[in-house]
Amino acid sequence: MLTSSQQQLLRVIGQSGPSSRTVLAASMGLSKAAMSGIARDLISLGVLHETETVHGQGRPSILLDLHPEGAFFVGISLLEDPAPMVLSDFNGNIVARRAMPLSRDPDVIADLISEALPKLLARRKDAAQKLYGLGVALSGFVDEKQANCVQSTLLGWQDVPLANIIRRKSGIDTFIENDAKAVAVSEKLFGSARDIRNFSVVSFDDGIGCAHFIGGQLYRGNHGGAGEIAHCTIEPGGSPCRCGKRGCLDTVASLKAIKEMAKAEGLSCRSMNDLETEASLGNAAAIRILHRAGNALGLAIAHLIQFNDPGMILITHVEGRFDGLFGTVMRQAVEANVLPRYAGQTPIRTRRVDGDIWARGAASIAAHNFLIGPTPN
Amino acid sequence: MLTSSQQQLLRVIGQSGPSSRTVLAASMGLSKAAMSGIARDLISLGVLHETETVHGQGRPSILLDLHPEGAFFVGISLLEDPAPMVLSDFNGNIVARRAMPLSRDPDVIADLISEALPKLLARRKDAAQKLYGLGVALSGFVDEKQANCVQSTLLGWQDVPLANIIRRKSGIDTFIENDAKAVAVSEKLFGSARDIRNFSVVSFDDGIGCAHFIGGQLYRGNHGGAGEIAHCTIEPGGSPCRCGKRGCLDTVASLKAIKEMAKAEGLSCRSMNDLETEASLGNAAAIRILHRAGNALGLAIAHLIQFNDPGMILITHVEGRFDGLFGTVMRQAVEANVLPRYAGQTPIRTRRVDGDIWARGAASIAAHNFLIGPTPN
DNA sequence: GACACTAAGTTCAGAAACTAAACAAATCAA
DNA sequence: TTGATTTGTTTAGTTTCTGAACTTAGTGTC
Repeated sequence: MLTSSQQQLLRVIGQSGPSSRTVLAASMGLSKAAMSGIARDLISLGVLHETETVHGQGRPSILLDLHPEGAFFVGISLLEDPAPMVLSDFNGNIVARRAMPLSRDPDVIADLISEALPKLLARRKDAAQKLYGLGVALSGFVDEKQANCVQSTLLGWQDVPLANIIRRKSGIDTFIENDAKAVAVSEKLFGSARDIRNFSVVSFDDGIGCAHFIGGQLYRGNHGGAGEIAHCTIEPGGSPCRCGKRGCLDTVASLKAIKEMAKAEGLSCRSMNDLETEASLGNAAAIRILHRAGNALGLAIAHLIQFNDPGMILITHVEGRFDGLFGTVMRQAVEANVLPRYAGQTPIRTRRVDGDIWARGAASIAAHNFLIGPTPN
Repeated sequence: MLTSSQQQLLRVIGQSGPSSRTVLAASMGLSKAAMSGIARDLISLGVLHETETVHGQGRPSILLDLHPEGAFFVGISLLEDPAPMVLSDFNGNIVARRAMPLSRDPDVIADLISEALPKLLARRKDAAQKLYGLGVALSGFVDEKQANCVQSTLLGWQDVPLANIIRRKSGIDTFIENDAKAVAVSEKLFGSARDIRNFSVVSFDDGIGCAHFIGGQLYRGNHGGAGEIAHCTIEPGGSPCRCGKRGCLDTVASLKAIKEMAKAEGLSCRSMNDLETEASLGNAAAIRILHRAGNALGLAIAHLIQFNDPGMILITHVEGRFDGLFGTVMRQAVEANVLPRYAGQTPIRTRRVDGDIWARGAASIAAHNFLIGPTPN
């Protein structure tokens, strides 16, 4: 295990990117002497390496960065069948990829992982020695130790100690996490939120997920439920939701809800793309659906801004569309429902991501535990 | 200034109450030897003292606690005229009280404080020597250094470096904070939220304020705006608000709004008490108003729970009432609008507080900076 | 090209903070 | 009275960090 200073250094580099020893020393509140020693140790461990030399006045500075091949992590997504499985390096790059069948039995999952691991690692023999962790992303609630699945409707689980089961069978340090929270961690470590201390990620998909980073750390909430915006009441007295109440954001603005509303209106749209096209051609039903959905998502995001004042909101989506009517209405609804003083002050970025997003997020959970240690909420 | 270990010790005692050296050592992850030394230093500084001896098996343990007279803080509220001014000991008890005229000129405020200080301290000569900080609570936005007032509608300010002005004229370490955030800090340090890491305080008054503690720390938000639930849209398309948009929580559920709605309905109610009495006698207008307001506040709190999953919500009020129709409807609305799985999982406490609440909160801001240091958001 | 100037990074002695282990102290239980 | 038990202190040694001097590798100027 690394010392706390070493972890802190990795975290700072992870957040601010490649930096010189002098800069790092200053930003960690340490002397140059202490920095020198800590960097030396991490370089000889193969975790850090010297990259560019930057010329200014005086002796040039040498930037230190995480060594891409200094540590490897495995990430598995239990959101799809077959379940994607990736091998990620220290920069979040995917260096190998496989899939394994999905099961609902935790022991079977652990066995399948143990079988698949050697094949995943086969091409990268160095990775096997530097494999420092395994992460699993799933739909459901996870406890604060990132070890037990408290509840998962999708998998039909209740209090399943999945991490320990996998750890025992595979021999690798394992952590599990909720899907949206895993994506947020991945954006914090490797994505566009690296240098932002407070932000929220909204994952727009068949369901709507959300997770918060606060003070540079993932905030899980007291029952692991922080960020569950899908079931906030956005249309009081609206349509019934599978959760048991009415008017949840999920019933109006999720991709699944949008598709179902389109079907109910007799539209033959297979994708959001089709629906946007219909709307742009003037189809009233399509326009109505997209308007209602965009408005609902915008209102929820406005609440998020009013309640938490994040530095950024990042919306990730695989097959959504934010450049049409839906996105426009959503942005307008946000601006119309935050304090006028704050309108336009919170950047809202949308990002199209590939299907690896969940497995990549899972891997970043393992990397996060290696880099920073467990989250203390 | 105290070392980080000393600060950590004070913080732990502040959170868990009086404890023995051995227990403290364990909970801070230090050896008994280190603990012994740190405690010795703080006792000789007069900040800690030995209280009870607890007998079990083996040598009895001696509990350490903050010395009530080990440090004193001044708190001033700029929310009322005259402005209340209190002297608080290390346990949050108010040991002296004065008032000073309110001004909108920062320099005048600093002069008034400097003049009033000796009189406040006159009766407690020991306090003058152990006065470690001064806090100011105001309505408006404050920067993350708790030094500058970014904006205050009530005071008509824009970027006023109030803390430094007061510090220069009075010679005392000064910090300013938003009113609701100051109350939250006071509840965390001295009130009913001492041992809760994640909670939100809602202050119900003429306006509605709110502040979050996350991970044991005050979360200020990226622009200092975290917790501004008063202006979240709770009735889309509802009544215009002074902020410029429509349907804000503030227009429906604040004490001021409730009184105004009562007046508009021709009711001669002077207080919430009167209105609740009217409602209990069957007055339809009173019932309608309280229902609407309770429902709105409940929905906002439900959103808060869905978004942030806090461990407690504490509603403070000076002249509100939560034991009648308003409170009942509010609680019902909360339960009806959170995920059924979470219903009843988040304790909602209401607490009637005295008029000292803001000045006490201001003093606790100073105590917080002494105990824990600046908040790093 | 020689020289001063600048800033990065290293070295080393010493300070500060912590640990481990032995020990002294204070009580209970038999 | 004796042993068990647990708290808190002492002491010696380790780890981690700082301060100051120093080396290194450049740039700018004459």
